[in-house]
Amino acid sequence: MSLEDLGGKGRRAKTERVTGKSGADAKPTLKTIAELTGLAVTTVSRALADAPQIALDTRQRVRQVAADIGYLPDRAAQRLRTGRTNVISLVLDPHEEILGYATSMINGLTEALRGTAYHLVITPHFSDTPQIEPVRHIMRNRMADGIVFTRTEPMDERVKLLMENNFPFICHGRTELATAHPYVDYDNYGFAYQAAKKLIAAGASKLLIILPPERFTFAHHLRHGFMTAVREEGVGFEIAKGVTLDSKSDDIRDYLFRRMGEPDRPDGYICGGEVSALAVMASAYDHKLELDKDVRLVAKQTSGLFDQIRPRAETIYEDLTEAGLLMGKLLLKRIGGPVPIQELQVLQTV
Amino acid sequence: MSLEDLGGKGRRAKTERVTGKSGADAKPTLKTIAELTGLAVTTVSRALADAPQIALDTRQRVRQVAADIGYLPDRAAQRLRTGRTNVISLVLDPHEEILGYATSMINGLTEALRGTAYHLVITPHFSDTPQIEPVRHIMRNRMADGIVFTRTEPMDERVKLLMENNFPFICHGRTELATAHPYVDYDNYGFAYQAAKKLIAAGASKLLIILPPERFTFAHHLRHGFMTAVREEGVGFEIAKGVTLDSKSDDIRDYLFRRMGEPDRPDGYICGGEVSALAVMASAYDHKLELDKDVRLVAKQTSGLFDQIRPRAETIYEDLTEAGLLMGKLLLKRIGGPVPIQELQVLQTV
DNA sequence: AGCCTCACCTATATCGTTACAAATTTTCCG
DNA sequence: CGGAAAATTTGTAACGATATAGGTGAGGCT
Repeated sequence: MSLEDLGGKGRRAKTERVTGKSGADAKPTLKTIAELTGLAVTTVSRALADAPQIALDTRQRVRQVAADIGYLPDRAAQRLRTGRTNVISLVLDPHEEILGYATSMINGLTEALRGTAYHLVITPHFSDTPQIEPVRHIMRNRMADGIVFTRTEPMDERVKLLMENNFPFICHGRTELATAHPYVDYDNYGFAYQAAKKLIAAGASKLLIILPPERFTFAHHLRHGFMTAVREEGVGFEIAKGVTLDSKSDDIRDYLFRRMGEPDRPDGYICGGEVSALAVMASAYDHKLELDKDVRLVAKQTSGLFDQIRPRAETIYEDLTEAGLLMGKLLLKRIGGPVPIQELQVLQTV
Repeated sequence: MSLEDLGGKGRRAKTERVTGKSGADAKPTLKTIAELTGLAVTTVSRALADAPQIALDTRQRVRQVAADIGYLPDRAAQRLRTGRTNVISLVLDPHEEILGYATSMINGLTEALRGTAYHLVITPHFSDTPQIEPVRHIMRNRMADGIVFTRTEPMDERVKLLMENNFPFICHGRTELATAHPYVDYDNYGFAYQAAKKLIAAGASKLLIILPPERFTFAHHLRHGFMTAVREEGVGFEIAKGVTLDSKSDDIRDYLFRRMGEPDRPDGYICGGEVSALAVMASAYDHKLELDKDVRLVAKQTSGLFDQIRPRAETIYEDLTEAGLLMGKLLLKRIGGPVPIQELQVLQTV
């Protein structure tokens, strides 16, 4: 019994394709509807597209029949004919997949795509190929009608390429390119600024911030917000050296543990990510330093995680699901036709 | 400047389609190669498919030209003609997307699909529609060549439907159906059993386990492993009432906080998920109970998260990335043709 | 030479849809 | 009622790939 085989080639199980009369169970096509209504295939197509040239009652009749037999247009045929793919590609950077960063966005994106004809395809970008490759590939081979990607760089090649080719896209993060382009971003400047102010207000006198890798635009935003705050307040500060938010969590913790063991240890920590915030807490714990007394922490929260973490850390929330939802909506709008650029730019406030 | 509009309809920017001679930048098709080599389109197609009827040097020549001009087959055309979609659908239950459960699997799946012609499409299943709907839809409308889904139930309808229709799929979790079917599962029995044994060995005398919702098969496995261990050891035990691993994390914590405040509070906790494990730790903390002394905890770990959590909790690892990778590989194998069922069943050991 | 086989290549039809141009019917008006 | 205009509907040809059946020529055999 357990030796039975699964499957077989037998695609399209030999339905009687003798006459045009397709079996009741065969997949309904426009032709099926045409036969049922006595109309031409073209007419059916136009009727379903709600073309004004088709008489209203014809349209309704066709619509009814289509609904009755459960007609759904064949995506491959539509795609072949129109060039539209009905696909949105999310290009995922493996680094950002830690702790649900990607998941939140995917949730938002699927919510935006809900009820539309669009599908979400995950296109990973493997670290051994240049960042721009998947984007170029999707664009050149029309694998999707629109692209979503994240973690922009100041002179982001992907943005350049897509803008030059007028290809619909949206990215999470801004650039410093001369050309305006669509984006959804979080106010990381504001985050770092407010985080620093909070720490200082709570009594911290030497702040440390862990930044993302320098190549990302949001690293600059974070630094800038941080620097502005510490300069305004005239407190000591430093920027983590040798580790970034992308570093392995153990490396971050080791770094922090070392740094917290030194006499001039910072007493206020700003983390742009949840993993690094946990590393701060772990290091403090391992040094028997008390949170909110010996060391203070402000973390960026992107999930419900920190509600369960003790001792409670101060956090500032970034809503990535909302970001995903926005990106999806804006991208669909853009795909639908020309849109003034400022309607495609959203900055989520702190 | 900021008023410039983006985009426009202009799909297929009016390339000179006057002669058959397609412009150098136009998308190469089989026809392009046919013209370049002086062969017929059919021959080119067969040559690229490495058909033995085509002379070896012709095949090589075609291959060379194809590579030179960067030919890639049009997926829509292939799909229309062959019925094959080159798509794998991952049906995502929103509940499981907490804390990277989905992300890990997606990582594994994309790794399995790497280098193949397959794309990964995320198909969310919204909670207001029956669980089986997306699966039925994908199958009936041939939206994918194979389906991946998770969190099976003992009499899982999806499994039944797909098996009856001989449609390639793989699921994360087993069922109690009479028919053998493909799956990748984790030994949750073993997990709960070992977790209980560990707690007892460490001195716990009253164990509490938080289970997933009853309808999932793995809830039964966990309970069974748990019950076997506590009966073997003859210790007190209870199963969390009113909350499951799917409950809101705050609800889990509230429940645990209440329970820990009662005189007969359990002193050993087993959590099948990271969120609930954090809730245990938070509740203990809020009651000023010391971990590994007043209360003990064994959690299932599916990410690097717990390496950063203090105090260190005991965990047992479940590798979801590996599960995703396995599922991808098995599904591809199954799509390729008949495979003995036992080659499509994997149980990840504790 | 006549016929056959083998190795290789090609023509045609088709998947389901839609753009385009053309044909048909209906409506309207003098 | 004739005829033009408007309102509908229809036929044909693609989109790019592949399955199927058919064709061509070189060489061997009698």
